[in-house]
Amino acid sequence: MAAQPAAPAIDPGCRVLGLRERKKQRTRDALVDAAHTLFLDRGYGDTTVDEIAAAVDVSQRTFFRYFANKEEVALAVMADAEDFFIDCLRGRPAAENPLQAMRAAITEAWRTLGEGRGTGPGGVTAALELFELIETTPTLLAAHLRRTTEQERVVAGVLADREGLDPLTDLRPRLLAAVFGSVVRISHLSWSTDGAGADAGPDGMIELIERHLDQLGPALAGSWRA
Amino acid sequence: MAAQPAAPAIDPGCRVLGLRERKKQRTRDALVDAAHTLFLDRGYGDTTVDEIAAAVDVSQRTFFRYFANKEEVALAVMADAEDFFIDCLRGRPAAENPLQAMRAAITEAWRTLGEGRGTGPGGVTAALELFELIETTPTLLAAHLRRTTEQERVVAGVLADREGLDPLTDLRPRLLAAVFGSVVRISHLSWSTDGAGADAGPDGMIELIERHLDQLGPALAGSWRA
DNA sequence: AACATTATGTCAGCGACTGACATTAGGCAA
DNA sequence: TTGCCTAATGTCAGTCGCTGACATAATGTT
Repeated sequence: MAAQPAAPAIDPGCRVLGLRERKKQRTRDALVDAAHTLFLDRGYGDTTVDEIAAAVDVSQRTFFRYFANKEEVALAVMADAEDFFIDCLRGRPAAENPLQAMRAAITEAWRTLGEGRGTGPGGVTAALELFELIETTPTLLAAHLRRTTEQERVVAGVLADREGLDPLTDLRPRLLAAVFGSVVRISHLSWSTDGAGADAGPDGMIELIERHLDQLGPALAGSWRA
Repeated sequence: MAAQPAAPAIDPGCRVLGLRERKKQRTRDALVDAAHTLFLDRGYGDTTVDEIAAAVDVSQRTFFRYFANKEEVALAVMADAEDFFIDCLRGRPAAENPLQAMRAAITEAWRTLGEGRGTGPGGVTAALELFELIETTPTLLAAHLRRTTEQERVVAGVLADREGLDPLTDLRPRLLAAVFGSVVRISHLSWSTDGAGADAGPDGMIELIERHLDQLGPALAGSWRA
């Protein structure tokens, strides 16, 4: 408890990952990749878990040891991206106010994720296809919204931490998290359905989010007749 | 095609509903009721569709002719309430600005729904139990969020209509609808989890929503340090 | 009373998911 | 290397949500 269990002179942890872990990571990635391809090809509902598993040469049972359900494999990359956003948010300097920090964090996240992998899995073009798939697949949309909502709770916690507030007493953290979540979702929608005059890169996404954030005030203002 | 098919002198439509329709309505209500009871008793996941159908003495196949899936029967009353809210919103005078209209509509909806049926199905106590069930059941929460999101699109359309805007060009209708949806959802959460200092009646719910709406400005404000 | 319509029941089947148990393979020590 | 422990995988059987196809019964109409 006091000290770490005696470690060999050459820390085995320095070998980034054991063969076992690396193999697991590989099959997991392969599953996500195969699923992604199949879903985009013949649609989510018309793709069976057996087919995904077969594509990676793995039993169905193994698939369900990696993913709790069929939706999870489809939303895996989204989930990772959201986790990354939260990391970015945690890293923002305390000097920024809440809204500034959120804005900066999401810009940072999109910029980073967009770097180097414009195409290919996890890339921006793949993201666009994924958004459309989610939006047009009721089951996926439902699961995605749930995930998003869970993340908002985490975000609210981070915000409350930054400001030294009790998230149960003060309503602002949860509210800002939820409102920001809505803005991001609507932006994703605009990005995938109508081009909305934005270019297809991460910069286009960032611009869209900024545009929507800028409209928050006007939308909540008393009258819309300018 | 040009005129309605010749109708008897005494309009048959005046008989509110034929025997057939009444019967259908009764079994539908019975299914919702039985499902509600079973879900609250042994939980959503541990209740099978067969059990619900059996409780109403109907085949499983018939159940699925009334509801597309297991979630739908659980969320039926919520769906009706949301539809009613939209009706209220449509009925608000054009003089009110968008936010005012939304505020007034939801107050009106809760007041009306709360009248007369404090207990019993569709009543306020039942609503509280339902909120908790939804919030603690991942599958239900996902389905509920999806429903809610669909409704937001409708609400945005109504708002755009009121103001004579194109909902594709102007971002404000969708934004306000989404933000309002978030406020309502968070209020529901507060209402069911922590009492949040509100009483259990519809008035308590209304008060909670008002409190959250009042905090929207502060939450979006630059600094939270007052 | 005969007919058209529509709700319901029955049956067979697919696909998502789970628990239990056997088997294999990676990590580690003697 | 050998052998053991543990963790990953495969196999199997079974439950449950859900659907299409067809038969039957109830209802409404002429």
